[in-house]
Amino acid sequence: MTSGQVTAAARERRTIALRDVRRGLLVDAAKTVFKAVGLEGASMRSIAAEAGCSTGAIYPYFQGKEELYAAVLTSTLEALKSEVMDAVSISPPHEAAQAGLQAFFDYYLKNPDDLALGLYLFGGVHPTGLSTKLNRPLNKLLREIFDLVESAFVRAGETDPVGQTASGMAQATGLLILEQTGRLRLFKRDASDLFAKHLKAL
Amino acid sequence: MTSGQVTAAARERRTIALRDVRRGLLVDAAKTVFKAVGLEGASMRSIAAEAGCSTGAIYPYFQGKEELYAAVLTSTLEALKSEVMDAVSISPPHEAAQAGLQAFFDYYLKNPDDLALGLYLFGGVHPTGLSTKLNRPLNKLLREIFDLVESAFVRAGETDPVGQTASGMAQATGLLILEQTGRLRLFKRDASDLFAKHLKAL
Amino acid sequence: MTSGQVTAAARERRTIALRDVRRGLLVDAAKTVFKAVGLEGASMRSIAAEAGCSTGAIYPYFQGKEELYAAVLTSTLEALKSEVMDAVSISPPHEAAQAGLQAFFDYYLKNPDDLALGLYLFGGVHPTGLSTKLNRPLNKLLREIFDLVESAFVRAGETDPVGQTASGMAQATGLLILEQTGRLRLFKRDASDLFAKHLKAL
Amino acid sequence: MTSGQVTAAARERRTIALRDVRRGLLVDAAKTVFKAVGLEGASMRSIAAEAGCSTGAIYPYFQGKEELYAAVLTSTLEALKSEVMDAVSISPPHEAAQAGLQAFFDYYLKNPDDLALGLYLFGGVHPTGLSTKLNRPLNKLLREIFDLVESAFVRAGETDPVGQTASGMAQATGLLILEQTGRLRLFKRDASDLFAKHLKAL
DNA sequence: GATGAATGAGCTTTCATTCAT
DNA sequence: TATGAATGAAAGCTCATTCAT
Repeated sequence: MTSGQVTAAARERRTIALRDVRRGLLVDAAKTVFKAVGLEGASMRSIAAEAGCSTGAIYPYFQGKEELYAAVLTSTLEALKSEVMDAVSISPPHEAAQAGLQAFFDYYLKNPDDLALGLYLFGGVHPTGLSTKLNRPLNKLLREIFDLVESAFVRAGETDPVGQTASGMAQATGLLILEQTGRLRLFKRDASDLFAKHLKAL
Repeated sequence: MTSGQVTAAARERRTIALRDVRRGLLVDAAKTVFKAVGLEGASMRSIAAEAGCSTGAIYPYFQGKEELYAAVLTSTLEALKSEVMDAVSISPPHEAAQAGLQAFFDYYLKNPDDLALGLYLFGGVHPTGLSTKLNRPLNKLLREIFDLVESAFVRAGETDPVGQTASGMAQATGLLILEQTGRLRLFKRDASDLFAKHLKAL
Repeated sequence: MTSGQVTAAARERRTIALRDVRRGLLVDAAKTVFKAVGLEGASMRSIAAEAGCSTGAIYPYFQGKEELYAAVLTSTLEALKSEVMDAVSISPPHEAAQAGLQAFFDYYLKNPDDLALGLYLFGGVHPTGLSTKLNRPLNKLLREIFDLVESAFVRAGETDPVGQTASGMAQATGLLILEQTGRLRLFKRDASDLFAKHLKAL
Repeated sequence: MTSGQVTAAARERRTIALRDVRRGLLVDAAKTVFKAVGLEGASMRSIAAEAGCSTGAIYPYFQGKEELYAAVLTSTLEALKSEVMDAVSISPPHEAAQAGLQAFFDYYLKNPDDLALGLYLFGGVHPTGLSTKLNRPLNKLLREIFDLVESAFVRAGETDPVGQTASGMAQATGLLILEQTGRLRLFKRDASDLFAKHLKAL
């Protein structure tokens, strides 16, 4: 039976939980707006509107637009990681690595905006100061995703697991970009088919 | 012997030549600024400053920022095409295709900003109206570059020349992007080595 | 006795009241500037300066210059309507209509810039899209002013109340414009005298 | 028989004639553009384009936009004067004045843009310095037009010829403006009918 | 914490006009 | 005189961010 007292600890837990919920709502809103109009096209006002709050209400949760962008990216990478994790665990051992790469490819095929979003880091302006602090956790997350595939290759006894992983990721990334920029149409080829070929050749 | 008369035709030639020079100067200035601060970060003011003229002086030559961007992109693609053309022509027949792919890869390795620049088409917002008109000639140019490699594969008797070209381009693109976004460092692998491996496996 | 609580409703009332005050200040500032330098000569910057705020501060209240202009016009038409209303109500029945027309004439005689302002609708370019939306409420207001005079003519048993009203308004408008453009000086005649004559002849 | 010599006088005549032709072409072009997009909407570039010459080529003939505008106005007033002159001369004496007023009304009914153009003087910005110099010859021309009607009234033995003329012009102007601003539609009345009534009542 | 008004610098673009050719 | 490139100031408007309430 509880004491009926609200302990300080309980209150803090509640506060933190609420914070996380509100942060999550903002990240979702930002993701929606970023996907719709791009990183530079998204104004804090429009993100706030999407989230159903005022502009000023964003700043207690995020220092600014860039931090919001980092949070969005983190969220998409976590979704990606979860899919890759499923893929490499469920499959029979020697096919796990391929399934992992396929999961990586499929995720971005289904969520093309997520890839575009991820590349702002690359194509966009580089106010390097902030971006570095922002980049570290993203790289960590990505490293974890790569590791999932890499260790599958290791378990499968592959001679160059690192190279195979890197090469597969590169092929996926390249195909997806060519596809989404409409360059692959120049070949009248399908990204999925070409990626399947790549995997078979491994 | 000349008559000493300035003919109308001569004057027009001079005018056109001057126009082209000035256009070229503006394209160079824009390229510099775009590379330094990105497409959205570049202001017409800063491009004008780089070119040593006033903002208003840009508009007789380019309708706006997007047209300037298209001109920059065209110029880099033409440089790329020229390098690929050299590669596929000089090499002995059965190695020409590989040399073409290598030239493609090397160009962007040496000019990393050019790749970033090309991907704004992808990452940015797409005010599709203008972008379509802008995209067509760029696609044509790119198609010509792809063709150079493709026909080398054809001459070499390759069974799937289109697929080989697409796959090679994708691998190059993917590796370069992973490299330039610092993702490849996570593998402690070198883009050039990985690309060499890909070519060898063809 | 009040509870000392600030209710949500009370706060909202206050917010709305403040909004209206600020809107009003902006309309006044805009009217001042429009009268001084004309519609096209007035810059948002100068209006903001007159209102004692920054340019950006205007936009939460008015979508742009045209909306600001519409608000100014509405405000002058409301002032005009109020004067005409007084005139037609106070006078003895059979003179009410004439008093209404006289009030119309006098208003613009005393506020010549208001007439000029109203005619931008006529002389300027018509980016009809917005202007239509802007025009409707203005026409409604004007129609109400006309109605005041018209029904006075009806009450007075006039045979052609609509024609009399239209004719009187046209005479007033024409005289005021000729006066204000300095064309009436060519006749060495006074607008007021001529209008008095017109009324007498009714 | 001519001497075959080109005399200095003849050459000068030719030069002046050419000048006038070119001036006339520019005035026509300006009128077209002013009517299409308004005074402020018309750029010197667009006027030059309409006239088939370069921007710089306007300035030897006109000091600037305002002078060009004055020339356009002069040209329309001359056309108006010519029509009024025809009207007052052809008609039988006692109807001449009314015909003159009718001609004034009809001219602007057929050329609504000309009225709008004339009112920029009124509604527009007033850089009074230049406008005064510009205004004098226009007033002179207008005075001549008024005189045509006025003397017809005199010849007809009218007791107040000046007042009748002024009143008729005012009625015409007022009706035309109410018509063209769409205000007359509020009365569901036709400008022509109302003006006919006014003339009959004279 | 939330609000939303305010800032003020920033943007792209247009303009009348000048002037070397 | 004609050209048309260039100027440079201005325009309307938007933005991320701050801050009094």
